Amino acid sequence: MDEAQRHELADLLKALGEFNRLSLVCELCECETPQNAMCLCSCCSVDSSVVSRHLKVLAQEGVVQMEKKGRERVYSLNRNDVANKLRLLADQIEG
Amino acid sequence: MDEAQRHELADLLKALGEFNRLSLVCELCECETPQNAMCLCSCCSVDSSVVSRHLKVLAQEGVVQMEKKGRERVYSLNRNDVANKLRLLADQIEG
DNA sequence: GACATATTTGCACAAATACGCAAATATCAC
DNA sequence: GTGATATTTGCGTATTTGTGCAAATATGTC
Repeated sequence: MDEAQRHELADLLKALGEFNRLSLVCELCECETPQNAMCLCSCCSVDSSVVSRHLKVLAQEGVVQMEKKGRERVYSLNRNDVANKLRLLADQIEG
Repeated sequence: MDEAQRHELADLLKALGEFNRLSLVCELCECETPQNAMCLCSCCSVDSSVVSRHLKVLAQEGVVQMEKKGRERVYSLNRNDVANKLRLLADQIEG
């Protein structure tokens, strides 16, 4: 793994490595359909602006995908992408 | 996954989600035998005190294991533990 | 248009974090 | 013991980060 890939992976892990963000991801895990921020807000007791920022970070790192839906913006997990990246790291670590 | 487990997992991901720490882990990936801090130091251009602190974080999170060896302390990856935790998260995310 | 709802953004602030340097500590070799 | 090597710790600092609040923006309904 070269330096650029390591940087990218570290950014992904950092995005997942914050409690409220991980809680958002776990919440989205349970959802079959994309959810808006207000709904996701319920899983972590922070201001909606904070949720908005966390979701932005997760979107930047490709963890979640955003879709405009009227006045809402609904988010869904990029399940395969994230899972594959985690498994790739797991494989490399296990050697 | 309950709140305590989420906290623990977030801490692990945070430990892995810093570039220099991830570099240390990747360096240890390549090593068959446990390595001391001086050797690991070469993979990330920071002070040895910084490497020491990073290794301490990784040890606290169970990523690496430390063993005293004379005046050195040698570190090795807890390969299976870390890999399994990452795969568990991957599985949950993939649903 | 007015109003409500959903989300983002600007701002300030406190806490966490990564860092380098120097000193302290530990352990080896002599 | 002295000196060399490996590591940790204390301290100061600059940066990042998570947060809440209020204002701004966007889009729906009436």
